[in-house]
Amino acid sequence: MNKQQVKFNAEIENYTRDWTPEKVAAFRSDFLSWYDEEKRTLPWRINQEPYSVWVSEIMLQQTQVATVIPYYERFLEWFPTVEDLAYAPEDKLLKAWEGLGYYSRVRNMQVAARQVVEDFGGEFPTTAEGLKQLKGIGPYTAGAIASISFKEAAPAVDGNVMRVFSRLFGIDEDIAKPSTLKYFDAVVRHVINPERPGDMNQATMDLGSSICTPTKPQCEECPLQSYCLTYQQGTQANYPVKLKKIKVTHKYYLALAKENTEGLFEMIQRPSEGLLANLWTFPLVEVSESEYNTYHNEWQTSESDDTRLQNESLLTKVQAEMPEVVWQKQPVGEITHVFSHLKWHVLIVYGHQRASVIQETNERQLWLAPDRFKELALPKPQEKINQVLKKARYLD
DNA sequence: AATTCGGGGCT
DNA sequence: AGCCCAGAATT
Repeated sequence: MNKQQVKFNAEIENYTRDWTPEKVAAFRSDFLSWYDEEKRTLPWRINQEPYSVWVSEIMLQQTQVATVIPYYERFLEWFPTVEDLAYAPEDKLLKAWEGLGYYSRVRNMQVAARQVVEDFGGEFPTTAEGLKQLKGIGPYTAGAIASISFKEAAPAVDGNVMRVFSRLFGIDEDIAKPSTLKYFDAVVRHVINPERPGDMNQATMDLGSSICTPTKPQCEECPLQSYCLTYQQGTQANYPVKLKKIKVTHKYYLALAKENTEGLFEMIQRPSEGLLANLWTFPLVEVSESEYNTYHNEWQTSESDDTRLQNESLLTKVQAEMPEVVWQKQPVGEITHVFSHLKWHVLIVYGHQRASVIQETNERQLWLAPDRFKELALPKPQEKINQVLKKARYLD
């Protein structure tokens, strides 16, 4: 055993020292009684089938309960069994996930569904270790499914659980660091109820969402008040400790709303890897920040001065690159969209194709009437662009 | 260990 | 305008 392990063991021992078997038993009893009384009725709590539990847990990654519910209901209608999911066409998968974000989740789910059908005889592995072999299932999701569906006393540590347990035990490790997970794993293992592990894990979720909230925790109503170290010290507001802060990069685009003589718009399917993989948008031309600002300023200036309607710089750019399109002289509008680590700024430019042009087409390109946009999986920024165009009556 | 993956809801 | 959320894969 090396130095770090000794230190780790000592810290866990320090956290759990006064958690005697009697205290652990009382904690379990109080916590589960509260859960039995107060638990939320959620669609994925109707049964403990691994397939539906799995679907809910993947959807709930980084996504809030209220957002997930309608997606969950529809997903189980479209893909009632793991076999249905395993061989569904990808456009249907993406449509089912449209607007949920983190689209690789649903692609990974299909990979995992095929693993279940082809490698595991149609049955999910029944342990956390086994479940982790499936694509998209990591430590958290494996623990959640194993505990809920198969009654394994496995921790399921997410941001919620780290918040609750950091306050309960005064764990002041930085939860932004991946290595911190092991502290919570060890402490949860010390108190989890082997008879109702799934309920223990879900009780922690419910407590974290209703009482032990990020700001202003409702400690006066908390069933675990008498067990909570930081409540007794009055320091619960300092937990959890999170140090790292994310930086946002800005990206600038022109979105080309290109309409042909038949009233169809050009749609492009994004690359199969990376951000918004395989979703559909208008053609996007990335421009530099300064270039974008030039177009933007010229647009705003001309709007306040209607004697000058030409946006010379923008017109020069797009007209030169795409002479087969008659570009409107000013942008129709602008949208912005914030992702977790970047922000898009998008100027929307409208143009109609000259009648004589022969349209080139390829695999990842479509010409589509506006009333059929809904057949494609569109990311949020494209939805916003559509709203702007609709409001300006370009999609009638 | 750090970065890359969406989007909504809250204060 | 930040911060948070029932995280995992990739580099």
